[in-house]
Amino acid sequence: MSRSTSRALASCATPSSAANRTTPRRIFTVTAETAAATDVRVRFCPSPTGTPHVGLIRTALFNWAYARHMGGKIVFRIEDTDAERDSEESYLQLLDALNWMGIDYDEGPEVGGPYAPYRQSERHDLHMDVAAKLIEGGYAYESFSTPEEVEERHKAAGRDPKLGYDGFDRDLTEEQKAAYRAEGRQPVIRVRMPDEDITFTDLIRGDVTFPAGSIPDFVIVRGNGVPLYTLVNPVDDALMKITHVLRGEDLLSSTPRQIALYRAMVELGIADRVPEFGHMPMVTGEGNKKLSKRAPESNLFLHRDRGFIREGLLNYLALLGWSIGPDRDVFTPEELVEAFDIRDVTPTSARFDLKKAESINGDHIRMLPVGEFVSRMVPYLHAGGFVSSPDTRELEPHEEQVLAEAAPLVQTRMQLLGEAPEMLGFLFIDDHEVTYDEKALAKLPENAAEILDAAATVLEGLEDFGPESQQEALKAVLVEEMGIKPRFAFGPLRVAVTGRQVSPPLFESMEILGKEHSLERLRRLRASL
RNA sequence: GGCCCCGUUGUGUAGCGGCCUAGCACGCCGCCCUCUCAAGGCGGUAGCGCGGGUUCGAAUCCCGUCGGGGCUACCA
Repeated sequence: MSRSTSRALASCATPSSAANRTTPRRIFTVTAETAAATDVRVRFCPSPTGTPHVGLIRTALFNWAYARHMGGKIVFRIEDTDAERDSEESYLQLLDALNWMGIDYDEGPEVGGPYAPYRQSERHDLHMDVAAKLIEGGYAYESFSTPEEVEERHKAAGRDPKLGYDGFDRDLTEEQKAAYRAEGRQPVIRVRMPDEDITFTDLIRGDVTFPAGSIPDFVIVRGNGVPLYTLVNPVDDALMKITHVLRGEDLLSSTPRQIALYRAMVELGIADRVPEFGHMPMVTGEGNKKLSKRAPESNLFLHRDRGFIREGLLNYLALLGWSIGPDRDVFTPEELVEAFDIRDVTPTSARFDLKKAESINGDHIRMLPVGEFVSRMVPYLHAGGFVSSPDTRELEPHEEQVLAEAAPLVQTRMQLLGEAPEMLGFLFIDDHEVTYDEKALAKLPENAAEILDAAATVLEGLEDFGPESQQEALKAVLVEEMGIKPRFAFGPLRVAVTGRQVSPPLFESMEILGKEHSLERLRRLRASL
């Protein structure tokens, strides 16, 4: 049973405890999970600018998890209303990111749906139609003031010039408007903010109130007739019947404007109701600032390239502001869906911690069935030039064989799939191609040559080249007979065979390589000393 | 400046008035295991921003304060 479910049950069983809560979160839990469960409609609506940011994907993830948990629908909508910054490439990357993360959606540009189109640039007429109705109903008006004029008026009146728009054009007569037009001015359209406090109950933060007068009338359509995010976002949410708006905290302060617009749309019969809002905490980087788009760790694809697997990154991202329970933090995507409730998300911003992310990823790598582990690893080995194909099914038989034997040896030794080439590369190269890590060479004991000679002799005489047999024989001679400590005795062999200080277990590695190749490598390092 | 949000170890969190001399995880340190490195096991390090209340009792409720963050565009 999920935590939130048990909470809801607890609330039902003891209504007094729910009633005593000052915030309505728990009370809401009862209604949401009983009455409106199947009606949930959330959306993920990025603007296609730049490459996918981990914070953005976390937003997508929580929307997805909530929709799937509630048995609702998730809509993918593209907010491409800024021709200056939007790009098709970015759009394609968004699709790639979602697909890779396994975040699927019920309605969207590629799949269609009852409220198509799902690219805002194709919904222009819809938006303008609403804008016209808003003006007609007196909820919005044409505004001719330039920013400079507004600032001048504030200064002249002794007010702070940073106050924002002053409502000057609210009640212009037709004659005045005509006069402005005659001057060649192109009006913007502004929404008339109601003169009352706006309060809403944030699903994550509880009640939030914005005082009357603290938000100026805002622009919804540019002077050139192009509608802005401030209009299209709430309009499309209303038209697409979105019930829960779950987004980043950076949009918290635009919520009162959206609510004002929503209330107008409800009165005009355009919207059914004002949706629920939930503002997720920011993902921060160094210095507690919003994780910059410039910071490398903000780039989802960089993580993928380094060898994060979908399950691992998804798990880590979900941990940014949410937890599955008091004593656990590794879970599958399915377990996330099962347990996730937007009301359990913390309001506190969370720092992106690569170390923890990698650790979680390592846990997920270990959870993979070996075969799966191999097929996820192969593209990285291929990129490193060690195997012939990125596709497991197209591997040479011998490559397949080596991987089948070697994979279990390294599965607990990797946190990122990108470590595969350095970990396993030595198994796919010719003996003469082995290069030695400088530090590994530096650490070789004085008598490395002697050790290598002795080891070669021992191994040469082995009938059974299995790891136990190797170990037994080598130990008898190197450790017991020659009196060398194990770590010094086997170090040189490891360097000879793998070129590195750190590697999969030595004896198993030599077994995979085979006796002849192993011996050749021992002799080769010996010769170079 | 204005408005809003947030404040538990270095980091992410658990905590919903007594179960808290604050749990878990990552990190870091040490030990065990051991052919290296991991994994695994064991142990350690470090925290309720501060000040007032309320209460028999507060990390938990209230007020204030300080600190951090976000927004403040004809970007989204």
